[in-house]
Amino acid sequence: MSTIRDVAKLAGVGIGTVSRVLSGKGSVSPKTLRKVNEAMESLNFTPSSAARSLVSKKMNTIGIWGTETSGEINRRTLREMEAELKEFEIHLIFADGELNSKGNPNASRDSFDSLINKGCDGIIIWGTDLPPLEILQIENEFPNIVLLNNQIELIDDKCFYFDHYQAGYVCGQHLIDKGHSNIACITGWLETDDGNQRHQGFLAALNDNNVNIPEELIFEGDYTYRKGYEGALYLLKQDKPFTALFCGNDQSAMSAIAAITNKGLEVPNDISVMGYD
Amino acid sequence: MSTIRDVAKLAGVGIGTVSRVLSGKGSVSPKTLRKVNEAMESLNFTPSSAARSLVSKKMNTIGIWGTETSGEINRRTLREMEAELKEFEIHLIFADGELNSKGNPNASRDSFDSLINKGCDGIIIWGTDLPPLEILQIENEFPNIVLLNNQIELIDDKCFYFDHYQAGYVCGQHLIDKGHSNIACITGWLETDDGNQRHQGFLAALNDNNVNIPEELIFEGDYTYRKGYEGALYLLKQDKPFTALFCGNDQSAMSAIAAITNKGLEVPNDISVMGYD
DNA sequence: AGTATTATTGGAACCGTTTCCATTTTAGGT
DNA sequence: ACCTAAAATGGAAACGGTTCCAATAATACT
Repeated sequence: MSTIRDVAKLAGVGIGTVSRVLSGKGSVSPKTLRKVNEAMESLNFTPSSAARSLVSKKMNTIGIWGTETSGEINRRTLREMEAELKEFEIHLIFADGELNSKGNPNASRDSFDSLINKGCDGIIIWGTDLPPLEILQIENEFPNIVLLNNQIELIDDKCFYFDHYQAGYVCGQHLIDKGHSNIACITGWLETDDGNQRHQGFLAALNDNNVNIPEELIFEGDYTYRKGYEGALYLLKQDKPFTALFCGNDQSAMSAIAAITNKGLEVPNDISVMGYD
Repeated sequence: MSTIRDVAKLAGVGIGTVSRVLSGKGSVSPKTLRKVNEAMESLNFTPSSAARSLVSKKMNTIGIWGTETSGEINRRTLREMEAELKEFEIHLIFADGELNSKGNPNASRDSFDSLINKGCDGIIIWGTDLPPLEILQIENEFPNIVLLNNQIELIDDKCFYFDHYQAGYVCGQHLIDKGHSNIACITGWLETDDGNQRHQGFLAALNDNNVNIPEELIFEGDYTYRKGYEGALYLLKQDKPFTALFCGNDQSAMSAIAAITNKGLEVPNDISVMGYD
């Protein structure tokens, strides 16, 4: 592998000049530029990223910690990250908390630390696998972190997550805007934060529009197909007609549609169904 | 961030000694060892991986190029790689050929080169997205590559792939060993190499055991559920009884079982079904 | 005690860049 | 042709480790 000095020698210039050509900063005469480029070409020169990192104190690397890196949707998110970072010549390095976890209680922390030791310029913590307290502790000694799909009040400016409350609100508002006033609902899994938030947002929209939703038309689901199906049957059995149904996620919306259809009703002619996820 | 010199000064030793402690190579007296460790501890010292890479000429990084990094199975493979490499403190860096491909015909090669420029010690090319000729060309100037799920004769020693022929053979042998002599078959997608190979292997096993399989009991599938179902119905309709059915992949095996069951037969009592994937 | 080994130690040199400044060239103005 | 401002250039120093060797300390042996 050739170095910047080899290039300089071949081109008959100083190393500073080669560096200037490399970075594009500082002035270089056209003639010199050509000579240096030719030399780099013929030597097949590639600058050492290690040497660059050493002096620039930047690794051009971002770590991703988390167990949620599989799955089609997440994979698409990853792709977008890669594409965005590509422009800055920054690469992603993965560490997976689940690895080697057998018998090692600190496995997740260890794999996280491996990213720090590697010298990552920043680290994305994806998901809620790390206890909040541990994250705060980490953030204290290594501030360059960002949370994805996770929310911790104290470092909210470093958290990126879906605003499920707002989403629920928008869904409710949309159904009302479409003219519905008798609306039913199969909630998401209310024991989870996000399930609860989207439900609260939905209710808030109804409330702000003075639309009433009777207890009987609220069915507590849990994100599963099964509960979606059961829920729709339950709602249809109540003595309260409704023209729209909001479901806490897509799975329950799909099975709700199946249930409604099986009962001989048409979607969306008889009942409009909305799912959010 | 503190350096090895800071540690040396605080511990009252030379930098060589600190380096020796760090690497565990060379002799260090117990007393000195303790002093140095304390100094490292109190300074929160972490060796710079950039500096290490510069002198060792190793980045401790392996690149993965390919578009097949999603999907549950592939993700599991990735996990295993990570786990294995963790022991050597080697990390994985991803580059995705599909990125930014709009309008840029060299996108895949560019993303590959970005791994080389990054200084990866080696690169795994996953899948068949890169033309063989291009791979050979790459291998010529950057020999540290390995192909996964891809086979190129000229560099077979760097290729890791399933031996579908052997797999098909083993499947056939197994059915025969279990006492079957009337065997039917729903092939995989014969237009693909691997589909063809597993079929040939299967036939070879029958042939080597002098087991005959009539034309009518070979149904050409294409890996889909649909063809598996159709195929099973077709085979059952023939006037050739069989006690075992080999399917070119799992999907067609599953739907074949469904078809057989729907026809009132029992699996495996009436017919044994085997799938490979 | 005196000498030969072996263990331990310090630090210069080096890895391949970037940064910075002193120096040399070139261009511009009269 | 001469002087000045601007452009172009070369290379020492620094980044933070590892390697290697000479020097010193400790131990063993006669």
